[in-house]
Amino acid sequence: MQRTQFGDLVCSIARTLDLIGEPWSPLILRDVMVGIRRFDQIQADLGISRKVLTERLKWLVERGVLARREYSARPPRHEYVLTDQGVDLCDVLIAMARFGDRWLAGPAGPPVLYRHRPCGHVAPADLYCAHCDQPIRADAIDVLPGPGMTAEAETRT
Amino acid sequence: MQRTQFGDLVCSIARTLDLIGEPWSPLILRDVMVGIRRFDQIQADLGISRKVLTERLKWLVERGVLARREYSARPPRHEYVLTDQGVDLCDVLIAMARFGDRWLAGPAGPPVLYRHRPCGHVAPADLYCAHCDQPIRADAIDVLPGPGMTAEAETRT
DNA sequence: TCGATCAGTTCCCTGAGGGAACTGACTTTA
DNA sequence: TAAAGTCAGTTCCCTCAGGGAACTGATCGA
Repeated sequence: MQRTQFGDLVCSIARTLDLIGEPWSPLILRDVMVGIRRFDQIQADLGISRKVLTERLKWLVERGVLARREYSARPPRHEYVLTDQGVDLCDVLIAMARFGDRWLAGPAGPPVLYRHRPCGHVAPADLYCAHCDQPIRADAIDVLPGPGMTAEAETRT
Repeated sequence: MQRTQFGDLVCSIARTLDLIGEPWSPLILRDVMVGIRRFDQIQADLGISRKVLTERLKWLVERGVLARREYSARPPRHEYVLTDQGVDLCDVLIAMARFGDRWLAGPAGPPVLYRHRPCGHVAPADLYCAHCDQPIRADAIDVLPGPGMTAEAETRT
């Protein structure tokens, strides 16, 4: 398919998509997040082709999102766990779940509930401005060029 | 490529991916969010093939994420704007930008800054638990079956 | 009248994803 | 100790989605 690479776009969203932009990675990450950590478990849960799963896992480990950890030496068995970067990346998944719960769930309600362990409550995770502590809406955000935008890219967005 | 459809998975993340899972949609949404709203503008900004852009825009309009609005009757010209659902979906993009800023930006810093218009400050958007107002980390979340999970799906995640 | 702009549409080609069978190291059961 | 099972991939072929580039058609400005 010769997919265009986004990594060189001067945009943090594009760079994140370069990491988990193809459709299976977020679901693999979700599985690891909820405790499905072994190759065959993930494969069975998602119905993903084994070939693609192999490639995705290797990619996510290379990029530092997941780590391959041995949980049994004999027989040699491995599982995949989230790195610190991977945990942070799950914020994106939580935002997706929030959106899906709100807009795409049927009348029966959300299929999965996420409970915040420290407070023990099932509650949505909302985006808040780290400065004023108010909820953030995308249409109340202005976009400015940042320090990482190089001169040649400044002619673009 | 006969990509697997995720929409019938009992999972809000999968359903959201069904909507914007292929790699271009989030970038198209990003462009619309920051004010790049016309076909040729988006095409030039992203370097996306015109054919794929046509398909994606049609899909996003059908699904209620974008709306096609006439901004000039003669000549007939249209632009794409976010619906309420689209604005909500941008939360996912903001989470992606947050992650990219934190982990994938070079030493120069983030390429784009997002300013919260109500308070006027450039600050990261963080996820907070709507119940206890504390920051949320993915490894401090427990997953429970929700009301929308049907019995036959309960054997899975 | 000529060119430019906008918003697509059509064509062919390439290569990523799906499906299913195969491998190989190790363990458990009979 | 032979047979079957488990885990974690690897290899094969085939199909179809995405890329690239040219084309269309309506309108406008000079």
